[in-house]
Amino acid sequence: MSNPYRSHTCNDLRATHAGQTVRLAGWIHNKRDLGGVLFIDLRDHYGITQIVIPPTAGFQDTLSHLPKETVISVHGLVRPRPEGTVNPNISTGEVELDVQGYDLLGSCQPLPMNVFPEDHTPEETRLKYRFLDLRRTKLHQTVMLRAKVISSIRRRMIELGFQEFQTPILTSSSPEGARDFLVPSRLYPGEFYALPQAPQQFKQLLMVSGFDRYFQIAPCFRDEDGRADRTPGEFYQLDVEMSFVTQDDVFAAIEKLMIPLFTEFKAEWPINATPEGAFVRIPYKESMLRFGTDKPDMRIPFEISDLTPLFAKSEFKAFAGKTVRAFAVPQAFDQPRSWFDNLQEEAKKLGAPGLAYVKAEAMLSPESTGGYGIKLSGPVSKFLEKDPEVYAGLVALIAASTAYDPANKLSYLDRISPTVIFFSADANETKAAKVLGAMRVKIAEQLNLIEKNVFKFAWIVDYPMFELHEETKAVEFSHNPFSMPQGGLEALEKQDPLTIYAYQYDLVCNGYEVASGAIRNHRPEIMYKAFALAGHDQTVVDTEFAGMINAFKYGAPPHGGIAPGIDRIVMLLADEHSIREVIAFPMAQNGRDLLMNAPSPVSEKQLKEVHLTIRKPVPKV
RNA sequence: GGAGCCAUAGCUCAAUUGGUUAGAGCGCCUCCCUGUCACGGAGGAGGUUGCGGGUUCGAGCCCCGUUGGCUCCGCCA
Repeated sequence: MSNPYRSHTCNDLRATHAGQTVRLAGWIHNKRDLGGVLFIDLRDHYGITQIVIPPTAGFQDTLSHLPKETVISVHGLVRPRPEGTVNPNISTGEVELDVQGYDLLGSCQPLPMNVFPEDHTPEETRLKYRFLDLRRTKLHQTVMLRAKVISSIRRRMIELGFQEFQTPILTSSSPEGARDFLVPSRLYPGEFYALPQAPQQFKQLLMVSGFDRYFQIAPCFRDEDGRADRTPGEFYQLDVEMSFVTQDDVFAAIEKLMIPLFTEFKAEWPINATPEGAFVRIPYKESMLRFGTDKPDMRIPFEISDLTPLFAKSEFKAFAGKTVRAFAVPQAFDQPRSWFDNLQEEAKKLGAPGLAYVKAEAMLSPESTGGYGIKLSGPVSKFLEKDPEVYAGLVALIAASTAYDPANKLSYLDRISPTVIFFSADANETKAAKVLGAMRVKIAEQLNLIEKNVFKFAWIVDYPMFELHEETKAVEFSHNPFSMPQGGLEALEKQDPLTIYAYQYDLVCNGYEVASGAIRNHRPEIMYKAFALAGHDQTVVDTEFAGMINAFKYGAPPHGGIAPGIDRIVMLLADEHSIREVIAFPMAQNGRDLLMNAPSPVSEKQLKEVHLTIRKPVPKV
């Protein structure tokens, strides 16, 4: 009846247990052999207990030679630690176990990495021996945090009136979006299932079926390459869909989830929500201008300004007639030349011709305008000084970017602190914006200007419904083809497609896209029209989205939803910068599982069963 | 598909411009030590410098290729 391995966990014993005979089981965390007495820290999931093996015990020498991470079970007498030897760092530190006997439950070979102490270890080793890495306190607790976050999300979603559903894992390939993972069919030679990129169509069908409020912690599969914040292959979404809602209703529901959730796990980090509990909303176009990205990190204290009009007729050929964006960073003023050179290289890697900058500081200029002015220096300063209009524009930018209190009657000169203005110019507006957006983050990281211990959320709204294909110049969907265009059918019929916005939105936090969603297009006639504008006729919709468009013809409610990324939420709450730190068994960046050796070849028999022959790529000569 | 960075003992790192026998800490092994908790002390084993080629009197260091990992671009409706 009693458990053969343990009567208590390694976090149970307190002074009140003194005198009891107990049994503990766990890993040998650390050993201290003092010659006479032997101390072993025994560790399990719950904690650490010090066990003591006296010299009189016949097995002391054997235990002393068991390597770290051996699994043992010990029994003995709980006793208070002698005066002055209490360890306040562990919760069981008032007591120790006087061991009377032990069982060896799992022996341990020489370790490829230390579990304790938690030395820095290359990620390759950590991924290959993930089961050891997961024993270490840091990762063990992150994985526990993830478990608690998911549990909290489930509880909160149910409290908010949502129901959890399952949807198929083996489904059909969808022509839009990322590359699919395919699963060959045994019963239907030459046909394939696809793993879902998201349960998108299923959750919409659940709304058509009248279920009203759906959620699921859903695995999503996309055959795309990894990044620091994106796993290759698979990830988890909190998939959400609601009927009879507007965009505002979806926002309100998610705000009611996210703010309490983030507060539960990081109470000490402020969240930039209104007193009513709403996140700021930023239109997509505005975000691209102010931050050069649609996932702005608003912890960075400087923003981008548009200087295009200033240079419209400039003689400075590098800027003239192009989209010119700029930001000022006072903290960069004292950086060495090599630092600026390095930034140039970074900008070039992003496809920019370079990164123009000019140093600016206040000066007394008795000769010219009114006794003060801005002195410019640096590689392009002479081009910028020449044009009075450009010069005035830069002065305005500097004044605006320099922190000062307007009520304080400081002189103009005092308000201007030395600063550096960085420029990006490109004939392509998007490219000019994106390059400077990337440099904004890079510079803020390098100069340590990103505000710490804070969550800055924003809704990015009003995504364009359509955009021009870069090469063909054809109109195509810019995001989700299932989104409802703002203005409905009338907008599609009368407006220039490129001016139509979609009810499509992202939630961003600290520079990460944490959720993406839309109010869906549930009206077949609007769907056909939207696809027609993107160059697809009705048969394309009817064949490729047959299940959904068909359902919409039998009474579909207006509906919309969103899908927050679970991995990224945990990443933010764990204050980690690599998504692999919040996943128990992540793949390496190249999509390989170093622990399980996936992907791996399969037998000829297995291939035959699913009617496949392998066509290997021809090696390059 | 492309670019950059990294690879030295089981692990973390060192090794001046290319120059003697490639070092240290942790871990491991042996021994000493009865109150430690990152215990302490003495000694020892452990290396084809990821792999293949090249330059050189001489390569851990320079060059080319390759493998693996990371970061980024493309990709991510």
